[in-house]
Amino acid sequence: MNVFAHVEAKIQAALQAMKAAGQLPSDLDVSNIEAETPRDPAHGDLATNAAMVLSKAAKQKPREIADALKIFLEKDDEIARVDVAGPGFINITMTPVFWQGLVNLILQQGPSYGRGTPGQGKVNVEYVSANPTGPMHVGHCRGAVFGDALANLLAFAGFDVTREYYINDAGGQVDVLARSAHLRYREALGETIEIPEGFYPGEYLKPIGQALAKKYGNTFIGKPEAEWLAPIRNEAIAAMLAMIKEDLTALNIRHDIFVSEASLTRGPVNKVKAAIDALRAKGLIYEGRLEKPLGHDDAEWEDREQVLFKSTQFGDDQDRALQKSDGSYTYFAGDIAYHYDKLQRGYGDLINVFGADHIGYISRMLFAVAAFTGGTPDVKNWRVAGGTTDFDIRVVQLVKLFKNGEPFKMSKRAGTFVTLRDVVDEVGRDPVRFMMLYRKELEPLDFDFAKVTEQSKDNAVFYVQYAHARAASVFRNVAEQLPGLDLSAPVLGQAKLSALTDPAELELIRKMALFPKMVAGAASAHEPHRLAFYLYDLASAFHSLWTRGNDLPQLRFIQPNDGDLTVARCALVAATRAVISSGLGVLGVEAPESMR
RNA sequence: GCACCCGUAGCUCAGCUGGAUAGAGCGUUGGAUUCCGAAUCCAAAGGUCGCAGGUUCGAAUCCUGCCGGGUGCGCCA
Repeated sequence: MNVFAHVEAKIQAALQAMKAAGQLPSDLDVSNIEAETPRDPAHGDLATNAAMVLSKAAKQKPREIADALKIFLEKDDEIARVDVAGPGFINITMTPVFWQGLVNLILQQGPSYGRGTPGQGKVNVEYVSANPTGPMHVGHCRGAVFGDALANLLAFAGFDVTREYYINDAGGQVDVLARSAHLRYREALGETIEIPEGFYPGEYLKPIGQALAKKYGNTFIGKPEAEWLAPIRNEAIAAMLAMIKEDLTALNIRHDIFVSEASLTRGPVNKVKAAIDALRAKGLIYEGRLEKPLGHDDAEWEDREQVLFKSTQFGDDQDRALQKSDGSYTYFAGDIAYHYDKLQRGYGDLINVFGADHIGYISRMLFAVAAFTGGTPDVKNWRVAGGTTDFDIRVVQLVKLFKNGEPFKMSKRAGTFVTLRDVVDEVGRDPVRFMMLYRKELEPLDFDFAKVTEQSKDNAVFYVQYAHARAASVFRNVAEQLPGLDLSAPVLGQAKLSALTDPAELELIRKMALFPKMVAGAASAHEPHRLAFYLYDLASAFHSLWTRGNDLPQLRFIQPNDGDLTVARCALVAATRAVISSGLGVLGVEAPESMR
């Protein structure tokens, strides 16, 4: 149950009663009222803005509506008190019985608590999409974790999620990869090789070279490039992709679908051509010349007639080229076709996770998608809405590496960059995942190797995991101190929850009540970081309650002389544990039984 | 030059899609352990939400214009 939706329903019922009584116009639109937590807990458990929102349309003063609404709400058994405050806020205090009952509900629902009802729609999340030219480096890490957590979150919220990876295997980069692999192949066959400028120098290509040597012998030695480029490219891309998948596995990330850029122009239909034709039918394609771009080398600019996408029609500063001078398609043309293909697969939402280096590319992508869906591109929020499919581009900012507060330089020369694998091996999967999410994705992130493994509250991952481990330890201690006490699920389900009366206990329950609303909000905003912050907050409420037991022994969870009270408190601990565990699960972070 | 992002406590950042007296961690100061994990907790000090207008019952949040910092600009991918 979502407490907020539950109370909103009560408010709606009260408003209907007011309409029936003639206190409000019968045709008044009451759909956009909301229940939320007041900033100051002293104001009550929930507050609604109903009176202020309706005031104008109802042509009544907010406080008059509030006072009338109060009378109806007070009749509800679950509501203890209703106060009208300020400009017309209605503060609602629920009965202790209501909050205590929530513990039971969380225990009943277990891992399902907070989960959205299925059938919210089909969503496609495209993330990572790193070029298959080498292992993943640390820069890819954040987008990978973000995309994966977002996909988890949407699935938890009730969407049918497809996780997708777009393989950029068509451009010049993969040719460079093939040539680099060819050098390593010659090296494996005994030649001494210097890797020239402009090739991929990384050591990771050596095993590829050896595998090629083993498979092809000297078939490709001394032959023109045209003979070996394609086969070696295919082998190298497959090997790179396998390597990337392994890297992703180290972060517990998997994709449902891999779509190859090169495949778009192969096969029975040329999908790029089809997409361009579809745009042409809409009058958005023409042959023309482009202005020379500002801020670029004049010498390389070649003025010529070319195939252009009329993105200026949507507000772009220039139209965009779709074909290169050699006749092949631009990256943008391929991407248009790829999105055209995704749109035809019938998703309600399309989400792309981009790195910060692609910010300049966003608007034209929005325009292309808008051209197909008929929606309105929103260049400020990077969305297209109102068409057949909604489209949202999320951008993850750069990660700056630190070690004990000192910037950690990575050298791109000689291919010795910091790989994703290095980072995961050094600090572990959980800290990487949690810390990448413990920041709004559009905010640059400082990642300190030393700090994320520190065992203190300075380190958010540890703090949250510790709360879960502490909760688990309560149950171990009960087994020791009260060996006969049964804490099985049916017993916890029958717990006398009326014993949970301490303000800190009720505060913890209220925090847990927030979980379903938080999940729904984070999912619809496509912002998994909210969940990370929520879990920190929940952990804090639990640690706080725990320490109160240090000061006041009667508040400890385990009461050796009172089995009923112990069972009730353990029910609360079990509920906390369940919420933390399922929240961490969505983030893809483990919920440990103990911290070692 | 143009576009986009960011600007909230000394530092690092939240702020739930417009709500009440703007929050957290670190740091500073003071306090709590014979006791379920003190690996933690409690409290205090600390703010013209970059600046100036506008929209309305109500703005850190939306609009406009400035200021400061960052990133991007291609027939690359």
